[in-house]
Amino acid sequence: MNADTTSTSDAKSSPTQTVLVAVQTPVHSGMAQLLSYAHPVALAPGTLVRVPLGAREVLGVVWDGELPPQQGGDGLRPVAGVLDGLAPLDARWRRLVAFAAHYYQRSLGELALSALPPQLRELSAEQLARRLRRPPPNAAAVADAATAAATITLSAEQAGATEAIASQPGPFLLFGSTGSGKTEVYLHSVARALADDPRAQVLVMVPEINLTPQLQQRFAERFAPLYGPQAIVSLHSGMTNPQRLASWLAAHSGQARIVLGTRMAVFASLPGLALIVVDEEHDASYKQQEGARYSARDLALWRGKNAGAKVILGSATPSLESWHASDPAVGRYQRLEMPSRIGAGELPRLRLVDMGQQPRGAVFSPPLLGAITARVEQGEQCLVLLNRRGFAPVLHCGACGWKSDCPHCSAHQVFHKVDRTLRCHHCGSTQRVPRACPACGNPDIAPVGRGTEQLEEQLAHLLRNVITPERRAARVARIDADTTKTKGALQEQLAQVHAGEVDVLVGTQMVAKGHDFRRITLVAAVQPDGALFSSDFRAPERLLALLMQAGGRAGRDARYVAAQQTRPELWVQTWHPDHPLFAALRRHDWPQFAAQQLAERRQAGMPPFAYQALVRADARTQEAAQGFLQAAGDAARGAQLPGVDQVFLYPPIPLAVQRVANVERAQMLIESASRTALQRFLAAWQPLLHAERRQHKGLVRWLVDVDPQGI
DNA sequence: AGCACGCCGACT
DNA sequence: GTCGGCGTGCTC
Repeated sequence: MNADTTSTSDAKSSPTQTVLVAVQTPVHSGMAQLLSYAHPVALAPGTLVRVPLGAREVLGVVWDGELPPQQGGDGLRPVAGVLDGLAPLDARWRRLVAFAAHYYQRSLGELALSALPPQLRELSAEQLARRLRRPPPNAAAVADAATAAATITLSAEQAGATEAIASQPGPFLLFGSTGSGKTEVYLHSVARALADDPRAQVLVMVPEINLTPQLQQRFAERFAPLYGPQAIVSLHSGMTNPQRLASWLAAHSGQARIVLGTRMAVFASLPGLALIVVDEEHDASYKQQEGARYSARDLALWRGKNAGAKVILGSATPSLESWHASDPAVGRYQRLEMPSRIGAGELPRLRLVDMGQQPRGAVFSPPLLGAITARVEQGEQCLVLLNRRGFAPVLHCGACGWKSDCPHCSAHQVFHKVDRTLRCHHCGSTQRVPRACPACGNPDIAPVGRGTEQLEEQLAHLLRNVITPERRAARVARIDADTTKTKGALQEQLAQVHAGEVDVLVGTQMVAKGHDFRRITLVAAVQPDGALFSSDFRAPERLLALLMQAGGRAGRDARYVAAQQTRPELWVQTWHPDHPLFAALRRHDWPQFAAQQLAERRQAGMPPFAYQALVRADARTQEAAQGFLQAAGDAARGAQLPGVDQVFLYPPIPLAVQRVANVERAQMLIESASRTALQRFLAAWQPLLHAERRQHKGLVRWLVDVDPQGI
């Protein structure tokens, strides 16, 4: 069982013990500390308990630590119930939670409780006992043992990487181009970790829920024949509460050897953790964007180090943070390179279309349209990317200048033609498309700009006379958040693409990530320019990563490419063909691009050479929001907080989308060359922010975002 | 954040 | 007379 079942020694000598319990106390309650309760015997840290809190009874985790100076004498309320039967959460898990709470400026209880499956909160000790007696449900997909028996031969690069991972401590940055076979390296490293120790467990994370079924299948094929189907579980927010509880219990009990999941899985209880894989480590989805704003990738590194588990970060376009850390001159991570594309064709050739040289107003330039037509006529598939849902981002009245502004946000309502609605993508407010201009009555209101819906419609029209080799009309389909709202819709639509029923697929970046499209040989980004001149300093990095990843969707199947005697292509339509980003894209040269970006960042004192935090305030008015931030900043300077001389507080500014759902939003950037100084400062600032809150009427809430994604 | 208590308007 | 509006205030 568990190693740290300590401190029960004086249980017999004293009639009641004081136990410290972490409960989900809200951030604004001003009672973020551990709470004390009375119990006849001492309880091991990590034990789950039910305790009274005000009028309700909540779930808590027994914690270790110094007892606070006795508050209120013997007036402690008793623990209401102990969820025994469940092994206490081990010290490593508690340290991870405590670190995350401290680093991301949240209460311990909030982090501890949000790291547990929600259903655990509702269960009484008896219900839990019943749940534990029930045999675990068998995994639905039982793999075919025959497929696993086939031994996979690694390429020299894969073998080298696998060997390095096995023999060295890490952490590792596996830098392998799309199609270089990173997954096979993961599988081999997992196999070795599991074979080495019968209690070993591994955690494999992917950025999006959409990618878990594919991963689950791959791992089940390989490992279910060895360890049984119940040894592989998933953990992500798309699961039902009972499913999540079952997976969590399997991980906690050690029965699950492999846990696959999204960012939340980084908090799974894994007593035998030996290896963590973070696939597509550069992906922004690893950063939680509400509640405790943690980076699952960064926590994975911390957890690995703390638990003595190896960590593999994998990417074809690593984050500049990880790239820098794996620079041999820095040497914090070990960089493993796999430049060759195996089992896949050559990398796609870049075709840049200078939109300045094309007929004005056309979404699809004639050369791109010609290329798509040719591919479809040869029976090959195309993928067209546009990062904007709906038909058009705004409706406009030419007569009076009216625009379809959202009444609650400083944003336009997007025109969705399929259901004739105007929808705000920020607050969700929806209304029917007006027949005429609501301001002046002009019946001639027109969509401006384009979204995926419009692309799909236009392409279907443009390709209406194109015939495939099977002598049927070309078919265009669209995949985006609107077409995949219902459960299983994405898998169904992907299956249609795989079955060859679709010739051209239009979609947002959700289709650019990770999916294996065997017959796609042309990928096109029709309008990527927005990110070239964005105010966000990470925008170029993200755009190049997206384009390289998207390009990687083309020609993934070498045999297909060879049989077709074709050459995969990545098309990019741009008004700025001379932008250096495209030169890097043409050469598939991430290292050179990263070096240039890092030089700029170093020069400008930006991450990873500086550390940042953002304080955001939401209020009824912009003045109230900024006023709060200004006052909090002044208070910090006035109080001479520790670390304040090493941090720089920028002036408050409104967010890019200033108002959402009638709430005005402002933020203040905090920057420091020292992570420790920033941490010390933020921790000391917390009580001042709490105090300041009461002074500001109209303030809705404030929050701190450490290591923010975008500014 | 919940969830109480608490003190004033329109319904069975 | 009570049901219920959401304004303050507390939760070991």
